[in-house]
Amino acid sequence: MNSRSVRVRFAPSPTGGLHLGGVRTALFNYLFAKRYNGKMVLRVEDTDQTRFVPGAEQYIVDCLEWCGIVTDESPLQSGPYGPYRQSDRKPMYRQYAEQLIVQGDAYYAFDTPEELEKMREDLKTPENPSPQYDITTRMRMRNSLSMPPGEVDALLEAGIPYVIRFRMPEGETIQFDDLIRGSISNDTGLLDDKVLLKSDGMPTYHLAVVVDDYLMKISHIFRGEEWLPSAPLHVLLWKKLGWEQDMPHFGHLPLILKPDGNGKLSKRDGDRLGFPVFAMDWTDPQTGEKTIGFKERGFLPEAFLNMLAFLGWHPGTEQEIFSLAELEAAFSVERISRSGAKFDYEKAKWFNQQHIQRTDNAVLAAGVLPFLEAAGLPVDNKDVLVRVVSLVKDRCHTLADFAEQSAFFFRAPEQIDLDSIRGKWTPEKAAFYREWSDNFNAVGSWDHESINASFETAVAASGIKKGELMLPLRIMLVGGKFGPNVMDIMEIIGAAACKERIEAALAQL
RNA sequence: GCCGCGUUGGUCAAGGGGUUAAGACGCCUCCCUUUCACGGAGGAAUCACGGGUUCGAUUCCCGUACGUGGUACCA
Repeated sequence: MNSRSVRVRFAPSPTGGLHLGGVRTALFNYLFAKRYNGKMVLRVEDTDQTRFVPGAEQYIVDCLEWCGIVTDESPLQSGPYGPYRQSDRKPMYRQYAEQLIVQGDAYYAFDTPEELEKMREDLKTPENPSPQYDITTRMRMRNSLSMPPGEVDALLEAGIPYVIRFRMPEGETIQFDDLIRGSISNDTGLLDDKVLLKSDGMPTYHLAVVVDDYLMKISHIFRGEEWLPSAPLHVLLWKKLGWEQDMPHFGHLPLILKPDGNGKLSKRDGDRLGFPVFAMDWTDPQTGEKTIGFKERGFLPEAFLNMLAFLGWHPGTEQEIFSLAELEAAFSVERISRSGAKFDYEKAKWFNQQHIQRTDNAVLAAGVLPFLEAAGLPVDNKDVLVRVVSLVKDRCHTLADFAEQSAFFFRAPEQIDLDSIRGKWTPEKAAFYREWSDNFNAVGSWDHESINASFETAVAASGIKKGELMLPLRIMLVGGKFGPNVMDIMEIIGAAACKERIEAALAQL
């Protein structure tokens, strides 16, 4: 690792919802920058104009903000190396492609999409199902390597569309040291002549990523393993462009796989298995299709990040629950693993549950409120909400769980599990509840202690076992066999509501 | 097909030439709780296979298998 200052980037393509794998890539870059006092830049890779999706860029920014991943430079916070959107940098790329042509490391190619398809079709064999545009085929194609110079000039002058392709050398071995995987080497004879500049004048990812990383002085590149096969091309580009001494260190992150079967985790898997894949809700502007996000499912940002950090990284200690600040302090590239990890939604919920338990009740209440409102629960008192949150948080894995777990605090249960009461029901019990609730006004200050004392006294007088009376009481108040301490519930919902619910239940028994 | 990368319980994983091969999620049992959870205590469950190297391989090397990524004018 050289001594220049650390600059990393997260370079998503704004084509839709932000996948959790993307967030993890952003997180690892961010953590690395924090660890080495570096800068984190967000660069939008929108070189494919056919895949432009309105709103996707802002959505990415919003997701990072929700997560708590802070960028130092981005399209919205310009810095010394802007612009930070590749479409805005379009004029910057061509000169480098042309430099390569002059050097003999790239060439013009005039083949139409149809011609390319025909070549691939014609050359396809069982042994070689995907023929490449490479050293073995380029001389039979229409390019400045295969055609006489005069003809090339004529086409150029006539304004015939063309692309610029990299001229992959033969017989070389490209080797580089990956921060995560160690030495990686490839034989150039097997690599193809990738398009560098498209016919619309836009660079492809390959050209843009190298030019931008150079111009933006990026020192370390952490990206998904799907980029490993094209890393040799990038290394070659750094060399041919004369920037080898400034080449960043590469670190290819393991893939996040689907929980069942095999393959990269996709949005489809989430839809199919019922869990979110995107960081936040995403609505496709074309189809109007909405995809749920972790945020809206009730995840705490730090829990989300904590869970993501453990998908491919391990601190080497027993500690599993980390705040963002703790991750920043503990993160180390050496502990990133090489193998892909299957995403486990159950474990994700466990991380969330652990963070919920550690979150201050008032803070939690603020986060929970939107979920209760969405469930139509009338919450009119913040203090009561904080109290309720403290009582039910134990059993919540997501913020959304609070709605179900605390609904009875805010309104009478719609369904009462009468069957669980009827089994041992007696007229004596009915009389007990009727009499006790009629005397609620004698309880005095309506709090846990007083209510309990009143209950104990009444139970003793009735001669019925306490256990026989506690469960039905709970069911009458909350609707079922769940929830926190009954006396706490009674205190919060108030004497009047308790009496009403008991009477309503009695009427049905 | 070819090329790259990978392979410790169902999942995430620690470890690393000699260990009873950590821990967590999930699952099961029990305890706690006059409910449900939380929590606690236990339990079942793992080094892909074949060759080497070695006194000794889960660990090192080589193969094989399997998985996965790439093989686009997508990123």
